[in-house]
Amino acid sequence: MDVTCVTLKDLTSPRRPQDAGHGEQKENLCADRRKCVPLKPAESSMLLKSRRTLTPDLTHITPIKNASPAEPWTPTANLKVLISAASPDIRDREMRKVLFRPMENDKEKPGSPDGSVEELEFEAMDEKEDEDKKPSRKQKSLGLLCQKFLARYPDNPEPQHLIWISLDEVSTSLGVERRRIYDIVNVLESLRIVGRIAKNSYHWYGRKQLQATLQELQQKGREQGYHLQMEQGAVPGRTDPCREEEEEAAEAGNAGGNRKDKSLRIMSQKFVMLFLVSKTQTVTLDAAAQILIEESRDSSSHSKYKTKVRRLYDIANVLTSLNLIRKDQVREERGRKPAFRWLGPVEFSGAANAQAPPKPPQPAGQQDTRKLKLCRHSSFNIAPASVAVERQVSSAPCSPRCDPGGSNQPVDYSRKAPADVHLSDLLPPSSSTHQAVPAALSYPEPHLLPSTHCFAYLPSLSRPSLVTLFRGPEKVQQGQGSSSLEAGKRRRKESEEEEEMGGKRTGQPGSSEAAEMRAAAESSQLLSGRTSAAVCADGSAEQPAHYLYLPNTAGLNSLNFLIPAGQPPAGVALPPAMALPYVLLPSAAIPHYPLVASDSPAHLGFGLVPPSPFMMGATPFRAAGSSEVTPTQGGISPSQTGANTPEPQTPHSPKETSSSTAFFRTPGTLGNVVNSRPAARKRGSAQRRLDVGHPAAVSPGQKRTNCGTTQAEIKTFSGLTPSELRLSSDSLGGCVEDVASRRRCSRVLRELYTNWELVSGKKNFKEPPKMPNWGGGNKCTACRGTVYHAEEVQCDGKSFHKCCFLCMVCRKGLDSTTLAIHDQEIYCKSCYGKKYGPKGYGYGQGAGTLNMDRGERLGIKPELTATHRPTTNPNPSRFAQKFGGTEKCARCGDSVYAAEKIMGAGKPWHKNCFRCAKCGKSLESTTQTEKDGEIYCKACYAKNFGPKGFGYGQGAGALVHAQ
DNA sequence: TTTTCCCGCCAAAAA
DNA sequence: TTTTTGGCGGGAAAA
Repeated sequence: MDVTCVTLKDLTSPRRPQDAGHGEQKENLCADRRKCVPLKPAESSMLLKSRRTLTPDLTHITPIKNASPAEPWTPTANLKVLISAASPDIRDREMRKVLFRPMENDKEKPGSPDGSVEELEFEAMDEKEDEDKKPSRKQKSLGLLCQKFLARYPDNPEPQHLIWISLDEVSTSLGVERRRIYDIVNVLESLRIVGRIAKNSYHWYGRKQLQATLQELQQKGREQGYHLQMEQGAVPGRTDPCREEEEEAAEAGNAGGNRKDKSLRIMSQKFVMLFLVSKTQTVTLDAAAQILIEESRDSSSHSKYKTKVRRLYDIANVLTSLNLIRKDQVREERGRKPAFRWLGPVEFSGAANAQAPPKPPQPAGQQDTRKLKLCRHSSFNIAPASVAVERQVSSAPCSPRCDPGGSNQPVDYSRKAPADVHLSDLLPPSSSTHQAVPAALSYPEPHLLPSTHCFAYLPSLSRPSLVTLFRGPEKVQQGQGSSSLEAGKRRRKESEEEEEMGGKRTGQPGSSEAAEMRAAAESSQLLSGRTSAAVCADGSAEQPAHYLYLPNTAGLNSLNFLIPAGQPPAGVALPPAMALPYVLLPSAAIPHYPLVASDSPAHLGFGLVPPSPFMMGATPFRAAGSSEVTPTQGGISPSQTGANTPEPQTPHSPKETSSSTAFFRTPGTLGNVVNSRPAARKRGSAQRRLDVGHPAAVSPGQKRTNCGTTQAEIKTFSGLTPSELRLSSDSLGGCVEDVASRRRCSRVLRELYTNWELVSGKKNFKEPPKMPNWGGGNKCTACRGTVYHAEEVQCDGKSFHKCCFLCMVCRKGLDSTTLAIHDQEIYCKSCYGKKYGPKGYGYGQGAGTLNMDRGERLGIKPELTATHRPTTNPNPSRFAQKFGGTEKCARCGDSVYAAEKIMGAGKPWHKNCFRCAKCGKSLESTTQTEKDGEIYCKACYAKNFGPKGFGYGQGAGALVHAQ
């Protein structure tokens, strides 16, 4: 007989010991007394005290899976009784356990064997009590959880008020596993209600982009032919050869095990598409499963079908919470079929425009990009049989670009460029190229001015980094041949799309004329600004619209040129087959291997200065001929990047050394770079996200717009439109062979995006100076040493060495995403939150803590500090009421949501409203004092309400008294 | 019996 | 190597 040794700890601890062992992986935050995470003693006792009150957080309780049968009267049971006798609490619990279990297990046995009145009463009471405590499936459902999640945030947050979501915090506060949160955010992300910014971090965008997203999805759904499939219905096992081919392709894709092919995001978008293109706006799960999952319902794939249907239910739950769909049923000859009916908007003509806020959430380029990205995924290619084969291999890293030919079908460029196409095949061999292109023509006299460039710091990289983004002079291309024409068409199309999307937001319907006018204006502006800027000698070549220089300090192995292959008539006129959206070229390669137009061996060079004068970091970036070369730690000397020295830069770390060979190849190996088979490589989720189209990772301009800046500002800053900055880590990935390098590239680009936000003034980095002080001179605030530009991080008007830019508490390296400032001291968000953050809900760490100081740091006088502008969440749901939706801010009187709530003087406040009533200074829980329901800083309190007299006016004495 | 979907394992991806 | 992410399917509650 098995005898389980039960200790007192076992009985008092809510979690069984065997759970604790393997429970490390589990994130279950349930509060069930029979199975939950280990709690600290204090928490445990609190839980016991409060378990009668069913808080929302406690509703997600994991039930016991295998409830052990009622224990026999064993010595163990005897011991339990003895123990319980010692503790009323334990006794109570054990009593219930003993009494409840038989009742639960013997449901079929009516009545109790004893039948004593007291016991029956107790059982009835206990049953009721247990019903209260044991949540039903509904209470634990993903839909309910999603509603709780949604209730935390306003539907339409203010554009400049970015709401940061920490998955950790959410899962903790909602009391659920993180796994459940992933399901929710994945679906929300697919609709751009949230956007991922980093690991464990999302931004809340709310529904402001929902309309536009749905419109795009509708459009894409039609392009994919979903409406046709919806009309004809998904006939199980139909024998359409095309369909078979597609299924084979899908099978192949699934067999390949690429996660993205099965992503919940993708499926969610496709599911929504079906609703949007359906005439009845009702989609049965069966049809959806067959259309979307591309699995026929035969016996072999039945289990897969079941799995996919489960996923559809997951998605449907979230969509239901969003009030986008509702459960419905469709009657068919074989009976009822589960279905869902669309409740959201369907007609978007003009609606999106009308609804679009005057200050769009995203610049046009983003919309454009997202639009493309929505269709990027191969599995959207369902209807057209012509692309079925492509789809089969579409899990390869691909670019979110549309077919240059203007086809509506999404095109996987990584597939369009055959895997065995070498760049070396597309380009003349090095020697011949070099000979074919006269150096003088290849490298026209540069006239670029520093002021026309824009800079972005990459402060979190291991070395001082500065990325220069600038646009080369454009020149209207005339008669460049077919490839150029085609490319021009492509570019025009992009412009149109960009304009179109921009028009949606600005309320000005996009038109090709407008796009062309704008393009012309841009062009003329550029030409006027840099009239003589590097143009090819014969003037026949148009320059690429922009270049992105990634210095070696950014972690690459040379000055790296990112050249948009999608700028076809430009100087780098790549053959159409060369479909990588960006070609990454080590700078050292340029002098030796200038890219030549495919249709003409003419010197179409880059039309920009040779890389050598464009030193990143502390070295000059002026036009050639400058002798101002200041050797710095981070800069690259001309000799290093010299036009005649194509050797790759020495990597600066062993890790980089190990991977540097696979970094962007040196000229001789460029072909290999392209030859690397991206299809064989799986893409990371972060990389995917850059493609999927969520707002956070698309482009810098978008972020800026989220911060409330305007398109004009973006242009002013960068000289580039967001679409021109359409960069994708996958673009890089297509050129980079090893995973580490790809990740590095992704990081660089993300850094770039992040810094765009920084320089927008929304964070505390100052915009880099137009004329950097290359020779150094600033003093590091931390070590007082001279800071050279290449190693400088500017923060709050002060300079730091990159290596000195550390949290004052934990000494962790800081970057744009982790920085928090307090009284000229810099902290990571975590330490800042711990040290200064208000102790209210949602505080402690994270971006929220930054908000508290923003007004002062930006120089806003307290009196002028705008109080919190009410969020416009019309969500009247019970959940909103239950979870904070109806709490009113004591300052502004508007709803306070959980994510922005802070308690003071017994009232809820918006974080932004939590300010001294007298001086307007932002308060923290430790610095606020209250009087008559109002909150004051200690100084004002002492001044106004404190005792008068010696030692009291202000200062410590006053503080003590006030407290 | 079917529908619904919670739950958590575990592998991939990211850090 | 550790942590995060998320695909997946078992299996049980609910209909």
